Amino acid sequence: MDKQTPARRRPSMADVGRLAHVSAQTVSRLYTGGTVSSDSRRRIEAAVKELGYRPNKLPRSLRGARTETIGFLAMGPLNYGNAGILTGISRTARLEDQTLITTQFDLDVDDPATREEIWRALDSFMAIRVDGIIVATPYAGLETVIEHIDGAVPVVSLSERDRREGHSVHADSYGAARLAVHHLVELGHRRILHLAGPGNRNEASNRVKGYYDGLAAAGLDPLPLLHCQEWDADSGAACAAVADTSTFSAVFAANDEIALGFMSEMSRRGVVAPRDYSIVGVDDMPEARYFSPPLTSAELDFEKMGERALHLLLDQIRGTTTTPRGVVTSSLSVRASTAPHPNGQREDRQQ
Amino acid sequence: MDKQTPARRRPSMADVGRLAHVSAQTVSRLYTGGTVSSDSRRRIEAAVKELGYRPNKLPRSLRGARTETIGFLAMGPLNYGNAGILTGISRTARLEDQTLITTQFDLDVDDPATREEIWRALDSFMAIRVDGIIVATPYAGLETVIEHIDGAVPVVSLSERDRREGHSVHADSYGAARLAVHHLVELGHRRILHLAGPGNRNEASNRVKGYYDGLAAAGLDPLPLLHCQEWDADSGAACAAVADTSTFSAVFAANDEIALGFMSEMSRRGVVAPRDYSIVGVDDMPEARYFSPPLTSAELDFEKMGERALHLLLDQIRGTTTTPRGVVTSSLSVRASTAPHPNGQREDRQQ
DNA sequence: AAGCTGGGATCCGCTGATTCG
DNA sequence: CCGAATCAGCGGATCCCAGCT
Repeated sequence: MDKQTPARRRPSMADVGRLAHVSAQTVSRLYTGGTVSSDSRRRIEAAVKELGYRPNKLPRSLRGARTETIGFLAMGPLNYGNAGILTGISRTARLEDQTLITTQFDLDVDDPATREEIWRALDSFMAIRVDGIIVATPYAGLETVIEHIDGAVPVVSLSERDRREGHSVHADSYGAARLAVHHLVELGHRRILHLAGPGNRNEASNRVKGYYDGLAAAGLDPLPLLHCQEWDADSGAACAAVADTSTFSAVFAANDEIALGFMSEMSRRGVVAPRDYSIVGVDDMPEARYFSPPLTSAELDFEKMGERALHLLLDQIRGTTTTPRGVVTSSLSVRASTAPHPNGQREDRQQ
Repeated sequence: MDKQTPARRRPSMADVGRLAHVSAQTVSRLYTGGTVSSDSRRRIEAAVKELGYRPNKLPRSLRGARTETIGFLAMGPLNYGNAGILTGISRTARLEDQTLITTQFDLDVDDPATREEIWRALDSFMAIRVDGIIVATPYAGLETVIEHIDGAVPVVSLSERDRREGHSVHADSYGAARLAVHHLVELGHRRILHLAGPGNRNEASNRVKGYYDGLAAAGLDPLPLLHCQEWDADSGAACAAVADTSTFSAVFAANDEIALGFMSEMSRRGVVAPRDYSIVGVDDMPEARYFSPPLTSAELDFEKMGERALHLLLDQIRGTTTTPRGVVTSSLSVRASTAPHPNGQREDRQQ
């Protein structure tokens, strides 16, 4: 008895040709759009069906300049933002007939070993000859890492780190922060607290900058920042545990998750929005309207970011310029978590 | 002036060999672990660095039986569950040195065109000769679609659809439902409402079954199901809008998102947990503890599911049997959304 | 003679250019 | 001039043999 031939060789074009009494090249012509007599065509199609033949893209990739494959590297948890980006990239890749290679990992950004992991991932991308790479990571040494492969293959970055124009897509964190703060100021709030995102990322520091500038524009002073370890609800709750409720009447949270944790822990302490304070988040995730209270939030369109990123990458690969560049802008959804300040203008004179 | 050589040919082993005054085969030996004199080795490494040479996996894949590449097809939104699965697969793929090809789309499961899209995606997987495929989709015709490629390449399914043993990984939806219902019964609840997940998916119907069996085991009658369109908070809120509060004292929601939407809409109606009713969810997503009130939930470990799925697939590919099969079990996290029934045993005689 | 190392030939599956009827 | 066939080459891996010590 033979061994169980678990993987018998897959049929090739030559096999199809043999069965159809034509050469392999005639079969190839059928797929690449050359001229093939209807007679051969019929025989070939029958042979394909009989053998269960499936075209193999590998040789084409080996031969040609392009592989029609792009790599996506994401760091950090696959949370709402990253998931949205991936969805946008994935949809666009499908529409553009690109194969998408994904690597996602959740390592400590500050661990030196992380650099090696990123390296390995990028090497793996190069080893299968991706046409381009999209990276979404707040890893601090990202630029040096990217520079090593840049030039060899186009790279588009999705972090808000400064890169030269045309190679980066990001949300308008700064604008979102300005929107959020402006909204609170309009409601009469004067003492606005900011729950800042993880410190070593531009996404966080741009929101901090928006917070500062927004307050300055209204002639207000900032309060000391409360820093979050992560973008998650746990971090928001940790902030709430240490927040001094006598110092603020409104809160600008770096994202919705943080706002969720904050509100939860505060109400455990008996302090509830919007009665005792107002709060705004960023992201406007679908769940935000179901928080308690429903959360006012500055929307960020992550799927569009992913879509833009891939289009931008394809532009570089193809040498075209069709993608609108720059930043994905934000808008504000006002809900019940924000209310006018009860004491109106007088508050700033209280202290 | 020449054209702008946007993609000048990447260096090959032959180029490296030429520069290092050795043959390409000697370079190959360096990478595949053959014996190479330390002198040649040094020259080769210098040449590699100078040319920026990177190994190309494509020829190896072309020639060999394996490509060390696996495809992952996910349907539906990249929500908590799917994201967890992808994270698990991604991490495991990295550890096992597998390249991961991802396709994710969010199409109408009942649209006939969806079938074509799935086909295209699978064809694309086959075209680059993946060694195996993992599918996570509630698409009803999945089996017929899979069967077409099954045999050509191993497939592991992550839906709770019935497949022959060893080709499927899933969470214990039924067990989770039993846990949830049992908990409510223990608290003295007799009239327990179920917010069922989308109807055409086994993940949902297994929870319905667990609901029925759990009630039967306690000698209780089920209430009419409230059906959700999706696994999201919007659907939960829609249920809350039509729920008759006089008919139940407790709610078992098919997942946490649905529970969130339900609780939000109910409190808008002035009915709040746990004062007016108790509620349990499924998934135990990290946010659940920050819901208002914190949500009691039956945990599902999606990352482990992804990990198991890939190991199972690799077992099939390699012909080994090292992965523990079967189901990923559940456990219950009890929080403030559930409380003893105020009237104790007497409730079932009220009507 | 045994143990190294290096090089040539052939192949993987497909495609573009060239040749042949 | 059109349809079909031949050939070479993409970039490595592998087998085999030729030098060299």
